[in-house]
Amino acid sequence: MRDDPDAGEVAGALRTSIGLLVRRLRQLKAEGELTLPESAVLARLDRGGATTATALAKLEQISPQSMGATLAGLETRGLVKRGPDPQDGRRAVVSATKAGLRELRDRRNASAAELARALASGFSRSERKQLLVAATLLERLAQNL
Amino acid sequence: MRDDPDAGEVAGALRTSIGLLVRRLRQLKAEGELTLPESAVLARLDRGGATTATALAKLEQISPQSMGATLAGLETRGLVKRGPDPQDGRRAVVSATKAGLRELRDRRNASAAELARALASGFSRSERKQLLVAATLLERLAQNL
DNA sequence: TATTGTTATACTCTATAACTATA
DNA sequence: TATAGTTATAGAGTATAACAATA
Repeated sequence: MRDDPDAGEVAGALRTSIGLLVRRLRQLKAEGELTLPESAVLARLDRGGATTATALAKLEQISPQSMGATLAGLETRGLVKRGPDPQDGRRAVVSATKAGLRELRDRRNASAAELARALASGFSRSERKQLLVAATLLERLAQNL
Repeated sequence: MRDDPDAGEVAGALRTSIGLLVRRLRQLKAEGELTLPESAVLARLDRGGATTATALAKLEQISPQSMGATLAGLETRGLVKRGPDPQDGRRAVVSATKAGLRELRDRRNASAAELARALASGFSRSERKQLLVAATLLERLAQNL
């Protein structure tokens, strides 16, 4: 594959900006709130589709063990529940509880709210549209890596 | 795509896509390569401007102690060097070594190269341009948080 | 007193390896 | 044998607290 100077420039810019953003988001998380992977899982469960730890791990591109740890934390706080799969005794069917969905949508979730606030107040409508498109592109990029 | 994406929708989409991308980038890192924060620091030093741990920490939005740990790792491998500041005995002036700059630019750095490859092969020119614009917006977003 | 940096400690998120239970 | 999940352990990348040296 020939070097594409454009691609290198974009790669560098994305690495820098994404690194900064992730760190800020982590810092904004307050006591008792959902972490990034936790809200990602709840959002997946809300959308439906995946219902086992392994399936969720594949979607989030992490190991099943890591997903297990995340799910265990959510279960302890009553935000998801796990039950047996009648068809396959090895599987545990994961679902979001009402409390979990409430937590996910709760606008008091500081980091999500802060992010939304910053987007609403510091960016124009067309910039928000650009960012929404970019999010789609970034997701595709992650999958193509 | 809607005309007026509300801030909450954009916030959610960005959180999901950015989380995925960061995880993939970390997974791609091979033995002995630069980590994300390490290449960020070297890139800052290359661009010039900041030369102390505290200044770099502010730019990267992490604590001075965390930056100290990153710099110590880089120094051990000879990629940066720290010397005394003649004007202020408390400060240590940090600079990238030739080996550090070489490492930064080295196309064999697997994760950076993979990212560039994926961008070059899976995205159109105009999509790459969109992503470059988005990177600027994301950096602004991180600073406004 | 305030600032720069270091050391010590701990948390989150992730990984791999070894194991059990089920298919 | 292969798959779903658990437990144990480790590493990266952060954080805060307590400290020393210098301004």
